[in-house]
Amino acid sequence: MSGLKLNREFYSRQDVVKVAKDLLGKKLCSAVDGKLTSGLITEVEAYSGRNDKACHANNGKRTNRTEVMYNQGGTAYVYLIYGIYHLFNVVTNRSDLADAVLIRAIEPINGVPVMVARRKMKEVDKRLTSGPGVLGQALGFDARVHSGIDLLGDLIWLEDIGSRIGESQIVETTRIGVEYAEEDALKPWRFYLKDSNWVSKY
DNA sequence: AATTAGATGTTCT
DNA sequence: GAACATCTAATTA
Repeated sequence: MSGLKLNREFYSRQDVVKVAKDLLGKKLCSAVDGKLTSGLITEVEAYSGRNDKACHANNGKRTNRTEVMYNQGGTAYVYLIYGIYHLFNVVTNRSDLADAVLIRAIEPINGVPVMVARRKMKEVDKRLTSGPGVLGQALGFDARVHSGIDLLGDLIWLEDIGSRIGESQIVETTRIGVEYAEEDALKPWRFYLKDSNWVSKY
């Protein structure tokens, strides 16, 4: 059950919310350290570079960290949060429009023993990959190494494995941890699969 | 069961 | 210094 790698056109579309919803049910793959690990995307959040105070690159803000968000769609944006966790995002839209989708949770597919070892867990339970911080740990992501790499390459990529997600399976709600964003914190830009056991707890 | 403290790089005040 | 797109272990009740 090998999938088709998502192409530039998929990532380059202008509506980041639409891309975020389309990413549900796709397969996220990592070959970091020569070990294949992957999972089905079950939870995402959209961030827009314009008129969204929750976005690191809102209204053209540029720092060393956010620079890669201005790349073309299909680039990885990985950053360190709380000095500990590496969060993985997919950059969307065309160059200079800094939109991105945060991948918050996956359902494990390949390389489960590797992920368990990276997470320093003894056995599998939903804490393996349910949550943006633990997901980055399970797949071996590192902000200094992986931020800015091309998702059409062979280190980190996404595939369509043919699963079709209907609107009725998607729950739409507010994003987590963005209270500081005032009115933009109310945007219903978090999406997850209603029937999945692998979404972040809240 | 619910709340809190602690881990700590980057960015902003 | 403080806050931050978080998570875990310890503490409280």
